[in-house]
Amino acid sequence: MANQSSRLDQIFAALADPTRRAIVMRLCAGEASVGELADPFDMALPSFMKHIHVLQTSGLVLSEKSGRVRTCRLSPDALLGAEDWFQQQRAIWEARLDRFEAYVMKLKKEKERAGAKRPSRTTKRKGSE
Amino acid sequence: MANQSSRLDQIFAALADPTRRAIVMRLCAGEASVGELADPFDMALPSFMKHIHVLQTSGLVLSEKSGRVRTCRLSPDALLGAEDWFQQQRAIWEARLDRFEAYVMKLKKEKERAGAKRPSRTTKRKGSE
DNA sequence: TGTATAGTTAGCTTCATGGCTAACCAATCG
DNA sequence: CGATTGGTTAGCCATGAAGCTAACTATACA
Repeated sequence: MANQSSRLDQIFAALADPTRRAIVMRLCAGEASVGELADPFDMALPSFMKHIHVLQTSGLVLSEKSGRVRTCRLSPDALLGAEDWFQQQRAIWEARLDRFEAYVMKLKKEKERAGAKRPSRTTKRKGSE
Repeated sequence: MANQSSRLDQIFAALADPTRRAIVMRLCAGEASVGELADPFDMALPSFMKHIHVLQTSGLVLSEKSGRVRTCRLSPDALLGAEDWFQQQRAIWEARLDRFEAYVMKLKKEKERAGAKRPSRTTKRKGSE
């Protein structure tokens, strides 16, 4: 009951593993059984199953057992959710860039008005924008 | 020296932690010193520094020390790199959907031609499409 | 019915992660 | 100079992740 990890935590953690990313990529191309999924990996089945389980609890993958075969498929919603996060960050980032550009323009104008005064000895910049 | 983890591994692992996502979000709005970044978090500085370090080695964050202040800023390239991964997956996914739709259309036509024959006992689908 | 197949459970190791304290530079400031 | 501030290094601890083997369940096939 102490485990308070958000959906995004789980999704990114799931995708941080190359095996699991490969599974997701494979599932993007269509559903598959656990055995089919495990085949290309040089790994004991129980270890592989753990990856499947991580993907499931993250919500990225759904599965259903029929007979003795468990078929896995991708849940596109979860994937889109994570993609959204990036797009939100990018939106903020780009807004900042716009503001920064505006700031540079302002600087430029001020410079035009003031001309070059001191011999610029600042190779590094400390400015907080 | 045995640690062979790809850039994407590191980026997703970095983003799997809510503290680090918060740092990235904050940096999206502009660069900041370590102290400024650490301020909202109830965490000892060395612990916080570890997060900064993880973000740096993942390539998401760059920093530069001037005087006794270290200023951090976002590396948008890394963020875009991760976003790309999602878009690639989505492209594959959507291509599959298109193929699936085509497949359903084909099924429909076949059904039209054949009518309902056997009492369909296949609730499950096994097809590798 | 008996055997092979497909997953699953249990339990163990090892190493990485995330947190802490304490002590330590190195710039600033009074 | 001496104290403060901002960051860093070192080292400890608890937890969780990623792998394994061995043994088990349950379906499918002959």
